[in-house]
Amino acid sequence: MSNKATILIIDDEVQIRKLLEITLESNDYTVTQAATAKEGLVMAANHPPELIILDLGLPDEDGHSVLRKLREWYNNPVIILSVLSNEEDIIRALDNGANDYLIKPFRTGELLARIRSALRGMFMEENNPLIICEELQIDLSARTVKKNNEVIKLTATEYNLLALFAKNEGKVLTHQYLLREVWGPGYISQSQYLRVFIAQLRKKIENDPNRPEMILTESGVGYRFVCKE
Amino acid sequence: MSNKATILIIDDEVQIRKLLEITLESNDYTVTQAATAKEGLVMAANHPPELIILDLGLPDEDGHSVLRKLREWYNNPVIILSVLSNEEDIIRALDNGANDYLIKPFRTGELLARIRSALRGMFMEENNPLIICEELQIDLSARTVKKNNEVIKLTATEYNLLALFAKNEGKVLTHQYLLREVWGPGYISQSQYLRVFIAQLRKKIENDPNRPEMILTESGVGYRFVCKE
DNA sequence: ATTTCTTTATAAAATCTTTATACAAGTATC
DNA sequence: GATACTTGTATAAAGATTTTATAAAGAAAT
Repeated sequence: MSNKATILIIDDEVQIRKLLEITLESNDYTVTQAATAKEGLVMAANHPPELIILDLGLPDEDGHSVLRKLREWYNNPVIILSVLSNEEDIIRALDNGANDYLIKPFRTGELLARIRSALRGMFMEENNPLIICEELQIDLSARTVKKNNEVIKLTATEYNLLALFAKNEGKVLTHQYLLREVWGPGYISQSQYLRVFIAQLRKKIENDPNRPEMILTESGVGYRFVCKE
Repeated sequence: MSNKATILIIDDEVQIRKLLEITLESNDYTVTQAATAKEGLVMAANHPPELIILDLGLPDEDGHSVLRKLREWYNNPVIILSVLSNEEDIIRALDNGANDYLIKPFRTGELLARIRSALRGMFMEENNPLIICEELQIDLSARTVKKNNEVIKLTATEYNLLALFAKNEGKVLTHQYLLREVWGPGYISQSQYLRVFIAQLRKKIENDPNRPEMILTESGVGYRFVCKE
Protein backbone atom coordinates (compact mmCIF):
# COMPACT_ATOMS: atom_id res chain seq x y z
CA MET A 1 0.00 0.00 0.00
CA SER A 2 1.54 3.25 -1.08
CA ASN A 3 -0.92 6.05 -0.35
CA LYS A 4 0.98 9.29 0.00
CA ALA A 5 -2.33 11.10 0.34
CA THR A 6 -2.09 14.15 2.58
CA ILE A 7 -4.38 14.34 5.61
CA LEU A 8 -4.83 17.48 7.68
CA ILE A 9 -5.68 17.04 11.35
CA ILE A 10 -7.44 19.94 13.05
CA ASP A 11 -7.59 19.16 16.78
CA ASP A 12 -6.53 21.01 19.89
CA GLU A 13 -5.60 17.97 21.99
CA VAL A 14 -1.91 17.15 21.66
CA GLN A 15 -2.36 13.51 22.59
CA ILE A 16 -4.97 12.95 19.89
CA ARG A 17 -2.83 14.67 17.28
CA LYS A 18 0.19 12.59 18.24
CA LEU A 19 -1.82 9.37 18.17
CA LEU A 20 -3.30 10.22 14.78
CA GLU A 21 0.05 11.29 13.41
CA ILE A 22 1.66 8.00 14.33
CA THR A 23 -1.25 5.92 13.16
CA LEU A 24 -1.68 7.70 9.84
CA GLU A 25 2.01 7.98 9.03
CA SER A 26 2.53 4.30 9.66
CA ASN A 27 -0.18 3.80 7.06
CA ASP A 28 1.67 5.81 4.45
CA TYR A 29 -0.32 9.01 4.66
CA THR A 30 1.39 12.38 4.83
CA VAL A 31 0.14 14.25 7.89
CA THR A 32 -0.16 17.96 8.56
CA GLN A 33 -1.56 19.39 11.77
CA ALA A 34 -3.33 22.40 13.17
CA ALA A 35 -4.32 23.07 16.79
CA THR A 36 -6.86 25.81 16.19
CA ALA A 37 -9.66 26.56 13.76
CA LYS A 38 -7.89 29.59 12.41
CA GLU A 39 -4.67 27.73 11.79
CA GLY A 40 -6.56 24.82 10.24
CA LEU A 41 -8.43 26.96 7.75
CA VAL A 42 -5.23 28.65 6.66
CA MET A 43 -3.40 25.35 6.22
CA ALA A 44 -6.29 23.82 4.29
CA ALA A 45 -6.32 26.80 1.96
CA ASN A 46 -2.57 26.90 1.43
CA HIS A 47 -2.05 23.21 0.82
CA PRO A 48 -5.40 21.55 0.22
CA PRO A 49 -5.09 18.02 1.59
CA GLU A 50 -6.79 14.93 0.21
CA LEU A 51 -8.79 14.62 3.44
CA ILE A 52 -9.41 16.59 6.63
CA ILE A 53 -9.99 15.20 10.11
CA LEU A 54 -11.79 17.88 12.09
CA ASP A 55 -12.46 18.01 15.82
CA LEU A 56 -15.71 19.75 16.62
CA GLY A 57 -14.49 21.03 20.00
CA LEU A 58 -11.94 23.64 19.07
CA PRO A 59 -11.02 26.41 21.47
CA ASP A 60 -11.30 29.41 19.19
CA GLU A 61 -14.31 28.65 16.99
CA ASP A 62 -17.29 26.33 16.84
CA GLY A 63 -16.54 23.23 14.77
CA HIS A 64 -19.78 23.43 12.82
CA SER A 65 -18.84 26.90 11.71
CA VAL A 66 -15.38 25.72 10.65
CA LEU A 67 -16.98 22.95 8.63
CA ARG A 68 -19.30 25.36 6.86
CA LYS A 69 -16.42 27.66 5.99
CA LEU A 70 -14.41 24.74 4.66
CA ARG A 71 -17.27 23.50 2.53
CA GLU A 72 -17.58 26.80 0.74
CA TRP A 73 -14.67 25.72 -1.38
CA TYR A 74 -13.23 22.42 -0.14
CA ASN A 75 -14.63 19.35 -1.90
CA ASN A 76 -12.52 16.50 -0.58
CA PRO A 77 -13.70 14.34 2.32
CA VAL A 78 -14.01 15.77 5.84
CA ILE A 79 -14.28 13.34 8.75
CA ILE A 80 -15.53 14.72 12.06
CA LEU A 81 -14.04 13.56 15.35
CA SER A 82 -15.94 14.63 18.42
CA VAL A 83 -16.69 13.83 22.02
CA LEU A 84 -20.27 14.91 21.35
CA SER A 85 -22.41 11.84 20.83
CA ASN A 86 -25.81 13.51 20.66
CA GLU A 87 -27.81 13.04 17.53
CA GLU A 88 -28.31 16.72 16.90
CA ASP A 89 -24.60 17.45 16.46
CA ILE A 90 -24.14 14.40 14.27
CA ILE A 91 -27.00 15.35 11.96
CA ARG A 92 -25.90 18.92 11.81
CA ALA A 93 -22.32 18.02 10.92
CA LEU A 94 -23.35 15.52 8.27
CA ASP A 95 -25.80 17.98 6.74
CA ASN A 96 -23.13 20.65 6.71
CA GLY A 97 -21.10 18.46 4.40
CA ALA A 98 -19.15 16.12 6.65
CA ASN A 99 -18.55 12.74 5.10
CA ASP A 100 -18.40 10.86 8.37
CA TYR A 101 -18.67 11.38 12.10
CA LEU A 102 -16.75 9.43 14.73
CA ILE A 103 -17.21 9.72 18.43
CA LYS A 104 -14.20 9.95 20.75
CA PRO A 105 -12.74 7.75 21.97
CA PHE A 106 -12.52 6.11 18.58
CA ARG A 107 -10.98 2.87 17.40
CA THR A 108 -8.00 3.54 15.16
CA GLY A 109 -8.69 0.58 12.91
CA GLU A 110 -12.18 1.80 12.26
CA LEU A 111 -10.97 5.32 11.61
CA LEU A 112 -8.46 4.03 9.07
CA ALA A 113 -11.16 2.01 7.34
CA ARG A 114 -13.46 5.04 7.22
CA ILE A 115 -10.62 7.13 5.79
CA ARG A 116 -10.06 4.52 3.09
CA SER A 117 -13.78 4.47 2.34
CA ALA A 118 -13.96 8.25 2.06
CA LEU A 119 -10.88 8.48 -0.15
CA ARG A 120 -12.13 5.69 -2.36
CA GLY A 121 -15.17 7.76 -3.30
CA MET A 122 -12.99 10.76 -4.06
CA PHE A 123 -10.57 9.34 -6.55
CA MET A 124 -13.22 7.77 -8.69
CA GLU A 125 -13.98 11.04 -10.45
CA GLU A 126 -10.69 12.86 -10.20
CA ASN A 127 -8.76 10.42 -12.30
CA ASN A 128 -8.67 11.94 -15.72
CA PRO A 129 -5.45 10.88 -17.34
CA LEU A 130 -4.85 13.35 -20.11
CA ILE A 131 -1.77 13.20 -22.24
CA ILE A 132 -0.99 16.33 -24.14
CA CYS A 133 1.67 16.51 -26.81
CA GLU A 134 1.82 19.80 -28.52
CA GLU A 135 -1.39 19.85 -30.53
CA LEU A 136 -2.29 16.24 -29.79
CA GLN A 137 -4.49 15.39 -26.81
CA ILE A 138 -5.18 11.85 -25.71
CA ASP A 139 -7.89 11.38 -23.09
CA LEU A 140 -7.50 7.88 -21.77
CA SER A 141 -10.67 7.88 -19.69
CA ALA A 142 -12.87 9.18 -22.50
CA ARG A 143 -11.01 7.12 -25.07
CA THR A 144 -10.78 10.07 -27.40
CA VAL A 145 -7.98 11.72 -29.32
CA LYS A 146 -8.01 15.35 -30.37
CA LYS A 147 -5.73 17.22 -32.68
CA ASN A 148 -5.93 21.00 -32.49
CA ASN A 149 -9.12 20.42 -30.48
CA GLU A 150 -10.77 18.45 -33.26
CA VAL A 151 -11.75 14.90 -32.44
CA ILE A 152 -9.90 12.41 -34.59
CA LYS A 153 -11.75 9.25 -35.44
CA LEU A 154 -9.64 6.22 -34.68
CA THR A 155 -10.60 2.58 -34.94
CA ALA A 156 -10.29 0.37 -31.89
CA THR A 157 -6.94 -1.03 -32.95
CA GLU A 158 -5.56 2.33 -33.97
CA TYR A 159 -6.54 3.77 -30.61
CA ASN A 160 -5.06 0.90 -28.65
CA LEU A 161 -1.80 1.30 -30.50
CA LEU A 162 -1.65 5.06 -30.00
CA ALA A 163 -2.59 4.80 -26.32
CA LEU A 164 0.22 2.32 -25.83
CA PHE A 165 2.65 4.71 -27.48
CA ALA A 166 1.39 7.63 -25.42
CA LYS A 167 1.83 5.72 -22.17
CA ASN A 168 5.45 5.04 -23.14
CA GLU A 169 6.40 8.36 -24.59
CA GLY A 170 10.01 8.59 -25.63
CA LYS A 171 10.69 4.88 -25.30
CA VAL A 172 11.44 2.61 -28.18
CA LEU A 173 8.79 -0.09 -28.36
CA THR A 174 9.84 -3.20 -30.23
CA HIS A 175 7.73 -4.85 -32.88
CA GLN A 176 7.24 -7.86 -30.68
CA TYR A 177 6.12 -5.82 -27.72
CA LEU A 178 3.63 -3.77 -29.73
CA LEU A 179 2.17 -6.83 -31.42
CA ARG A 180 1.84 -8.68 -28.16
CA GLU A 181 0.18 -5.80 -26.33
CA VAL A 182 -2.24 -4.77 -29.06
CA TRP A 183 -3.05 -7.98 -30.92
CA GLY A 184 -2.10 -10.62 -28.39
CA PRO A 185 0.76 -13.04 -27.81
CA GLY A 186 -0.13 -15.13 -30.85
CA TYR A 187 0.67 -12.34 -33.29
CA ILE A 188 4.28 -11.46 -32.49
CA SER A 189 5.45 -12.44 -35.98
CA GLN A 190 2.85 -10.41 -37.89
CA SER A 191 4.98 -7.31 -38.31
CA GLN A 192 2.98 -6.61 -41.42
CA TYR A 193 -0.01 -5.58 -39.29
CA LEU A 194 2.15 -3.08 -37.53
CA ARG A 195 3.31 -1.46 -40.74
CA VAL A 196 -0.24 -1.05 -41.96
CA PHE A 197 -1.49 0.44 -38.73
CA ILE A 198 1.50 2.69 -38.18
CA ALA A 199 0.90 4.08 -41.64
CA GLN A 200 -2.80 4.64 -40.88
CA LEU A 201 -2.01 6.34 -37.59
CA ARG A 202 0.54 8.61 -39.20
CA LYS A 203 -1.96 9.55 -41.86
CA LYS A 204 -4.37 10.61 -39.14
CA ILE A 205 -2.16 12.34 -36.60
CA GLU A 206 0.99 13.55 -38.32
CA ASN A 207 1.16 16.93 -39.97
CA ASP A 208 3.13 15.45 -42.85
CA PRO A 209 2.69 11.68 -42.88
CA ASN A 210 5.70 11.38 -45.19
CA ARG A 211 7.94 13.03 -42.64
CA PRO A 212 6.69 11.71 -39.34
CA GLU A 213 7.49 13.75 -36.24
CA MET A 214 5.57 11.83 -33.60
CA ILE A 215 5.78 8.18 -34.50
CA LEU A 216 9.40 7.61 -35.43
CA THR A 217 10.81 4.52 -37.06
CA GLU A 218 13.67 2.80 -35.28
CA SER A 219 14.83 0.68 -38.13
CA GLY A 220 15.19 -2.97 -37.33
CA VAL A 221 13.93 -2.49 -33.79
CA GLY A 222 10.54 -0.88 -33.56
CA TYR A 223 8.90 2.50 -33.22
CA ARG A 224 9.12 5.41 -30.82
CA PHE A 225 6.53 8.01 -29.94
CA VAL A 226 7.76 11.46 -29.01
CA CYS A 227 6.07 14.67 -27.87
CA LYS A 228 8.03 17.70 -28.94
CA GLU A 229 8.05 20.43 -26.32
CA MET B 1 -37.09 18.55 -0.48
CA SER B 2 -38.22 16.28 -3.27
CA ASN B 3 -35.94 13.29 -3.33
CA LYS B 4 -37.62 10.44 -5.14
CA ALA B 5 -34.40 8.51 -4.84
CA THR B 6 -35.00 4.78 -4.56
CA ILE B 7 -33.59 2.97 -1.54
CA LEU B 8 -33.45 -0.80 -1.29
CA ILE B 9 -33.63 -2.30 2.19
CA ILE B 10 -32.19 -5.78 2.62
CA ASP B 11 -33.06 -6.97 6.12
CA ASP B 12 -34.79 -10.05 7.50
CA GLU B 13 -36.45 -8.38 10.51
CA VAL B 14 -39.97 -7.24 9.68
CA GLN B 15 -40.01 -4.58 12.38
CA ILE B 16 -36.85 -2.96 11.10
CA ARG B 17 -38.09 -3.00 7.53
CA LYS B 18 -41.38 -1.46 8.58
CA LEU B 19 -39.67 1.23 10.65
CA LEU B 20 -37.29 2.07 7.79
CA GLU B 21 -40.08 2.06 5.25
CA ILE B 22 -42.13 4.58 7.24
CA THR B 23 -39.14 6.75 8.06
CA LEU B 24 -37.75 6.81 4.54
CA GLU B 25 -41.06 7.24 2.76
CA SER B 26 -41.99 10.15 4.97
CA ASN B 27 -38.73 11.69 3.78
CA ASP B 28 -39.69 11.33 0.14
CA TYR B 29 -37.62 8.31 -0.74
CA THR B 30 -39.07 5.45 -2.72
CA VAL B 31 -38.53 2.23 -0.81
CA THR B 32 -38.16 -1.33 -2.03
CA GLN B 33 -37.54 -4.25 0.30
CA ALA B 34 -36.01 -7.69 0.40
CA ALA B 35 -35.95 -10.13 3.32
CA THR B 36 -33.15 -12.38 2.12
CA ALA B 37 -29.76 -12.00 0.47
CA LYS B 38 -30.89 -13.82 -2.63
CA GLU B 39 -33.96 -11.67 -3.07
CA GLY B 40 -31.95 -8.53 -2.40
CA LEU B 41 -29.33 -9.28 -5.03
CA VAL B 42 -32.00 -9.97 -7.63
CA MET B 43 -33.88 -6.78 -6.84
CA ALA B 44 -30.71 -4.70 -6.91
CA ALA B 45 -29.82 -6.10 -10.31
CA ASN B 46 -33.29 -5.65 -11.80
CA HIS B 47 -33.91 -2.15 -10.59
CA PRO B 48 -30.65 -0.64 -9.37
CA PRO B 49 -31.58 1.75 -6.54
CA GLU B 50 -29.80 4.97 -5.69
CA LEU B 51 -28.75 3.50 -2.33
CA ILE B 52 -28.85 0.17 -0.53
CA ILE B 53 -29.29 -0.40 3.21
CA LEU B 54 -27.90 -3.82 3.97
CA ASP B 55 -28.22 -5.83 7.16
CA LEU B 56 -25.16 -7.99 7.82
CA GLY B 57 -27.14 -10.67 9.65
CA LEU B 58 -29.19 -12.27 6.92
CA PRO B 59 -30.53 -15.80 7.30
CA ASP B 60 -29.43 -17.27 3.98
CA GLU B 61 -26.02 -15.73 3.33
CA ASP B 62 -23.25 -13.88 5.10
CA GLY B 63 -23.66 -10.13 4.75
CA HIS B 64 -19.99 -9.57 3.87
CA SER B 65 -20.39 -11.95 0.99
CA VAL B 66 -23.52 -10.14 -0.21
CA LEU B 67 -21.65 -6.85 -0.09
CA ARG B 68 -18.78 -8.24 -2.13
CA LYS B 69 -21.18 -9.58 -4.76
CA LEU B 70 -22.94 -6.24 -4.96
CA ARG B 71 -19.70 -4.34 -5.35
CA GLU B 72 -18.71 -6.34 -8.39
CA TRP B 73 -21.00 -4.06 -10.35
CA TYR B 74 -22.98 -1.75 -8.07
CA ASN B 75 -21.42 1.70 -7.63
CA ASN B 76 -24.00 3.64 -5.63
CA PRO B 77 -23.75 3.95 -1.84
CA VAL B 78 -24.27 0.96 0.42
CA ILE B 79 -24.93 1.58 4.11
CA ILE B 80 -24.49 -1.34 6.49
CA LEU B 81 -26.85 -1.86 9.41
CA SER B 82 -25.77 -4.44 11.91
CA VAL B 83 -26.01 -5.55 15.50
CA LEU B 84 -22.32 -6.41 15.32
CA SER B 85 -20.35 -3.64 16.94
CA ASN B 86 -16.91 -5.22 16.86
CA GLU B 87 -14.20 -3.41 15.00
CA GLU B 88 -13.32 -6.35 12.81
CA ASP B 89 -16.71 -6.48 11.11
CA ILE B 90 -16.79 -2.73 10.66
CA ILE B 91 -13.37 -2.61 9.02
CA ARG B 92 -14.15 -5.58 6.85
CA ALA B 93 -17.41 -4.08 5.63
CA LEU B 94 -15.90 -0.68 4.92
CA ASP B 95 -12.99 -2.23 3.05
CA ASN B 96 -15.38 -4.33 1.03
CA GLY B 97 -16.88 -1.16 -0.31
CA ALA B 98 -19.50 -0.12 2.22
CA ASN B 99 -19.91 3.64 2.48
CA ASP B 100 -21.03 3.66 6.08
CA TYR B 101 -21.72 1.33 8.98
CA LEU B 102 -24.37 1.85 11.63
CA ILE B 103 -24.87 -0.27 14.69
CA LYS B 104 -28.35 -1.41 15.72
CA PRO B 105 -30.24 -0.02 17.45
CA PHE B 106 -29.70 3.10 15.42
CA ARG B 107 -31.10 6.60 15.64
CA THR B 108 -33.33 7.33 12.69
CA GLY B 109 -32.30 10.97 12.46
CA GLU B 110 -28.66 9.99 12.22
CA LEU B 111 -29.44 7.33 9.63
CA LEU B 112 -31.27 9.89 7.51
CA ALA B 113 -28.36 12.31 7.79
CA ARG B 114 -25.92 9.58 6.79
CA ILE B 115 -28.13 8.69 3.84
CA ARG B 116 -28.15 12.30 2.74
CA SER B 117 -24.38 12.46 3.12
CA ALA B 118 -23.87 9.32 1.09
CA LEU B 119 -26.24 10.44 -1.67
CA ARG B 120 -24.64 13.86 -1.71
CA GLY B 121 -21.31 12.29 -2.56
CA MET B 122 -22.95 10.38 -5.36
CA PHE B 123 -24.64 13.26 -7.06
CA MET B 124 -21.83 15.76 -6.63
CA GLU B 125 -20.75 15.05 -10.14
CA GLU B 126 -24.25 15.13 -11.55
CA ASN B 127 -25.16 18.16 -9.55
CA ASN B 128 -26.40 19.79 -12.67
CA PRO B 129 -29.79 18.14 -13.04
CA LEU B 130 -30.39 19.91 -16.32
CA ILE B 131 -28.20 18.96 -19.22
CA ILE B 132 -28.59 21.07 -22.29
CA CYS B 133 -27.12 20.12 -25.60
CA GLU B 134 -28.01 22.50 -28.31
CA GLU B 135 -31.72 21.85 -28.79
CA LEU B 136 -31.83 18.85 -26.47
CA GLN B 137 -32.65 19.30 -22.78
CA ILE B 138 -32.40 16.48 -20.29
CA ASP B 139 -33.84 17.09 -16.84
CA LEU B 140 -32.45 14.38 -14.62
CA SER B 141 -34.52 15.27 -11.60
CA ALA B 142 -37.81 15.34 -13.50
CA ARG B 143 -36.81 12.46 -15.78
CA THR B 144 -37.92 14.34 -18.85
CA VAL B 145 -36.31 15.07 -22.18
CA LYS B 146 -37.18 17.98 -24.41
CA LYS B 147 -36.16 18.75 -27.93
CA ASN B 148 -36.75 22.28 -29.14
CA ASN B 149 -38.86 22.65 -26.01
CA GLU B 150 -41.16 19.80 -27.00
CA VAL B 151 -41.33 16.90 -24.57
CA ILE B 152 -40.08 13.69 -26.13
CA LYS B 153 -41.71 10.51 -24.93
CA LEU B 154 -39.10 7.95 -23.95
CA THR B 155 -39.61 4.53 -22.42
CA ALA B 156 -37.91 3.74 -19.13
CA THR B 157 -35.05 1.90 -20.80
CA GLU B 158 -34.58 4.55 -23.44
CA TYR B 159 -34.44 7.22 -20.77
CA ASN B 160 -31.97 5.32 -18.61
CA LEU B 161 -29.71 4.85 -21.58
CA LEU B 162 -29.87 8.49 -22.63
CA ALA B 163 -29.36 9.74 -19.06
CA LEU B 164 -26.29 7.57 -18.76
CA PHE B 165 -24.94 9.03 -21.97
CA ALA B 166 -25.71 12.55 -20.87
CA LYS B 167 -23.90 12.07 -17.58
CA ASN B 168 -20.82 10.95 -19.50
CA GLU B 169 -20.82 13.41 -22.34
CA GLY B 170 -17.86 13.04 -24.63
CA LYS B 171 -16.74 9.74 -23.20
CA VAL B 172 -16.77 6.50 -25.06
CA LEU B 173 -18.98 4.08 -23.17
CA THR B 174 -18.31 0.44 -23.95
CA HIS B 175 -21.02 -2.04 -24.78
CA GLN B 176 -20.33 -3.91 -21.58
CA TYR B 177 -20.56 -0.82 -19.44
CA LEU B 178 -23.81 0.34 -20.99
CA LEU B 179 -25.42 -3.07 -20.71
CA ARG B 180 -24.34 -3.48 -17.12
CA GLU B 181 -25.55 -0.05 -16.06
CA VAL B 182 -28.87 -0.11 -17.88
CA TRP B 183 -29.90 -3.78 -17.92
CA GLY B 184 -27.77 -5.19 -15.12
CA PRO B 185 -24.67 -7.33 -14.80
CA GLY B 186 -26.31 -10.42 -16.27
CA TYR B 187 -26.76 -8.82 -19.67
CA ILE B 188 -23.25 -7.80 -20.66
CA SER B 189 -23.28 -10.08 -23.70
CA GLN B 190 -26.62 -8.92 -25.10
CA SER B 191 -25.20 -6.30 -27.43
CA GLN B 192 -28.26 -6.80 -29.59
CA TYR B 193 -30.41 -4.96 -27.03
CA LEU B 194 -28.08 -2.03 -27.26
CA ARG B 195 -28.32 -1.84 -31.02
CA VAL B 196 -32.10 -1.83 -30.95
CA PHE B 197 -32.33 0.83 -28.29
CA ILE B 198 -29.64 3.02 -29.78
CA ALA B 199 -31.59 2.95 -33.01
CA GLN B 200 -34.82 3.88 -31.20
CA LEU B 201 -33.13 6.72 -29.35
CA ARG B 202 -31.61 8.07 -32.53
CA LYS B 203 -34.99 7.98 -34.21
CA LYS B 204 -36.36 10.10 -31.39
CA ILE B 205 -33.62 12.61 -30.72
CA GLU B 206 -31.48 12.96 -33.82
CA ASN B 207 -32.30 15.44 -36.53
CA ASP B 208 -31.37 12.90 -39.15
CA PRO B 209 -31.32 9.41 -37.62
CA ASN B 210 -29.37 8.18 -40.63
CA ARG B 211 -26.56 10.59 -39.90
CA PRO B 212 -26.37 10.68 -36.11
CA GLU B 213 -24.71 13.74 -34.60
CA MET B 214 -25.32 13.07 -30.91
CA ILE B 215 -24.99 9.35 -30.37
CA LEU B 216 -21.90 8.33 -32.28
CA THR B 217 -20.81 4.79 -33.01
CA GLU B 218 -17.36 3.72 -31.93
CA SER B 219 -17.16 0.56 -33.92
CA GLY B 220 -16.02 -2.46 -31.99
CA VAL B 221 -15.96 -0.53 -28.73
CA GLY B 222 -19.20 1.22 -27.87
CA TYR B 223 -20.96 4.54 -28.30
CA ARG B 224 -20.25 8.14 -27.47
CA PHE B 225 -22.65 10.97 -26.77
CA VAL B 226 -21.61 14.48 -27.74
CA CYS B 227 -23.15 17.92 -27.42
CA LYS B 228 -22.07 20.14 -30.23
CA GLU B 229 -21.23 23.67 -29.14
C1' DA C 1 -58.53 -6.52 -23.69
C1' DT C 2 -55.73 -3.36 -25.62
C1' DT C 3 -51.87 -0.84 -25.85
C1' DT C 4 -47.15 -0.19 -25.06
C1' DC C 5 -42.65 -1.84 -24.39
C1' DT C 6 -38.97 -5.36 -24.63
C1' DT C 7 -36.84 -9.22 -26.70
C1' DT C 8 -35.66 -12.11 -30.58
C1' DA C 9 -34.68 -12.72 -35.40
C1' DT C 10 -33.03 -11.72 -40.13
C1' DA C 11 -31.13 -9.45 -44.15
C1' DA C 12 -28.57 -5.61 -45.83
C1' DA C 13 -25.11 -2.05 -45.18
C1' DA C 14 -21.08 -0.13 -43.27
C1' DT C 15 -16.76 -0.51 -41.16
C1' DC C 16 -12.58 -2.61 -39.83
C1' DT C 17 -8.86 -6.07 -40.26
C1' DT C 18 -6.15 -8.94 -42.92
C1' DT C 19 -3.80 -10.28 -46.97
C1' DA C 20 -1.50 -9.17 -51.17
C1' DT C 21 1.31 -6.60 -54.30
C1' DA C 22 4.35 -2.91 -56.00
C1' DC C 23 7.86 0.11 -54.83
C1' DA C 24 11.65 2.84 -52.21
C1' DA C 25 15.70 3.09 -49.31
C1' DG C 26 19.48 1.49 -46.97
C1' DT C 27 23.42 -2.37 -46.45
C1' DA C 28 26.41 -5.90 -46.99
C1' DT C 29 28.92 -8.77 -50.51
C1' DC C 30 31.17 -9.41 -54.49
C1' DG D 1 29.71 0.50 -58.44
C1' DA D 2 26.40 -3.36 -59.28
C1' DT D 3 23.65 -7.05 -57.24
C1' DA D 4 21.06 -9.38 -53.92
C1' DC D 5 18.98 -8.75 -49.44
C1' DT D 6 16.64 -6.81 -45.67
C1' DT D 7 13.53 -3.37 -43.86
C1' DG D 8 10.06 -0.10 -44.47
C1' DT D 9 6.22 2.55 -47.12
C1' DA D 10 2.02 2.96 -49.95
C1' DT D 11 -2.16 1.28 -51.63
C1' DA D 12 -6.05 -1.33 -52.28
C1' DA D 13 -8.88 -5.47 -52.71
C1' DA D 14 -10.65 -9.57 -50.13
C1' DG D 15 -12.44 -11.28 -45.94
C1' DA D 16 -14.41 -10.86 -41.48
C1' DT D 17 -16.81 -8.55 -38.17
C1' DT D 18 -19.81 -5.11 -36.51
C1' DT D 19 -23.66 -2.21 -37.04
C1' DT D 20 -28.07 -0.76 -39.00
C1' DA D 21 -32.80 -1.31 -40.39
C1' DT D 22 -36.90 -3.61 -39.90
C1' DA D 23 -40.37 -6.32 -38.13
C1' DA D 24 -42.63 -9.87 -35.63
C1' DA D 25 -43.15 -12.52 -31.25
C1' DG D 26 -43.43 -12.29 -26.35
C1' DA D 27 -44.11 -9.65 -21.80
C1' DA D 28 -45.71 -6.18 -19.14
C1' DA D 29 -48.50 -2.48 -18.03
C1' DT D 30 -52.87 0.01 -18.19
